Amino acid sequence: MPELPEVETIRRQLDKVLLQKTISSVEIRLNKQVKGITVPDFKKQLTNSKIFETRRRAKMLALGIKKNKQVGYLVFHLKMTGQLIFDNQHGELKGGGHPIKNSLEKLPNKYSHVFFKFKDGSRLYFNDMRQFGWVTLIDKYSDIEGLSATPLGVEPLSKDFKLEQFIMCLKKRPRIRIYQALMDQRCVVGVGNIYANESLFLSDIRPTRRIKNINKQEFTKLYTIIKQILRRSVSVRGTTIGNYMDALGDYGKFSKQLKVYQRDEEPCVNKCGNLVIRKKINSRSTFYCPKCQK
DNA sequence: TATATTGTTACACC
DNA sequence: TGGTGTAACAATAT
Repeated sequence: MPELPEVETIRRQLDKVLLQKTISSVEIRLNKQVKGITVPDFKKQLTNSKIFETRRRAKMLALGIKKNKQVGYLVFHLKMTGQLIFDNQHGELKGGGHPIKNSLEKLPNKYSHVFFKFKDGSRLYFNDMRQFGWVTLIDKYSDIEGLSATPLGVEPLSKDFKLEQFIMCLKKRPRIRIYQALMDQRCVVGVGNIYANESLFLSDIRPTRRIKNINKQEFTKLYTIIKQILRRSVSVRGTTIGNYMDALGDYGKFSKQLKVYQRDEEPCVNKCGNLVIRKKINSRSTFYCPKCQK
């Protein structure tokens, strides 16, 4: 499931290969993955446009395109199982996302619902097994905010992520659980199930704790750890869950550093003698050590 | 066959 | 009424 570190990793990889490329054609095999614009308009506006930058906002990835001085942004959300794979047609693949067994053996494959062909023969595939992801086209970058139903909070790796503001934002909803607050993108973006669970473990806070029962010291620890864990994960190209596939070693190594995520029934890594518990909050799986996390 | 998964929405409840 | 929680939905691999 791509969260901030995974999307940022893909962005960095694509940035190295997509800049200055011109789209020669777009193939859509499943119309519904293109949202907010008709398929003919989508194709028409993209054909002969040139990519000039890559950006990330929360878990969305944007490619800046230009055609006759007209600017636009091609925006992707990979949701659970989306992939963005660059194929230079010389056996080199870049990008990635959720691993699908054997999905790189042949491209396009049955999950390649949208893909872009460039003038130089290379291609960018948007694959999505579950088809929950989407791609759209917006006129100006600021419109990216409107693509999310809930107002998007601060980027945790930017200078705008400030402790006081973070606490104030959380305290607006004192009765909800901290896990839910981290997940819903209002106070901080980019944190999903993996990093919510991991950062709460490292902060010694149970996912089930209500905001109103968390003190300043704990908020401070959590704030520091969120930044730390996301940075660390980006530096090792994120987390891969499930089948390891290493086309070119492009998959995340953070998986090896996971301390509670998907470790239910295993002993707590702090050697406290307890087993990690799995519990659902708002129908999402959380994992925690009942002894270490208060 | 049941389950897992995310973001969103619909709706029940106090 | 608003804040909160729960369930359903999209689709498909395991």
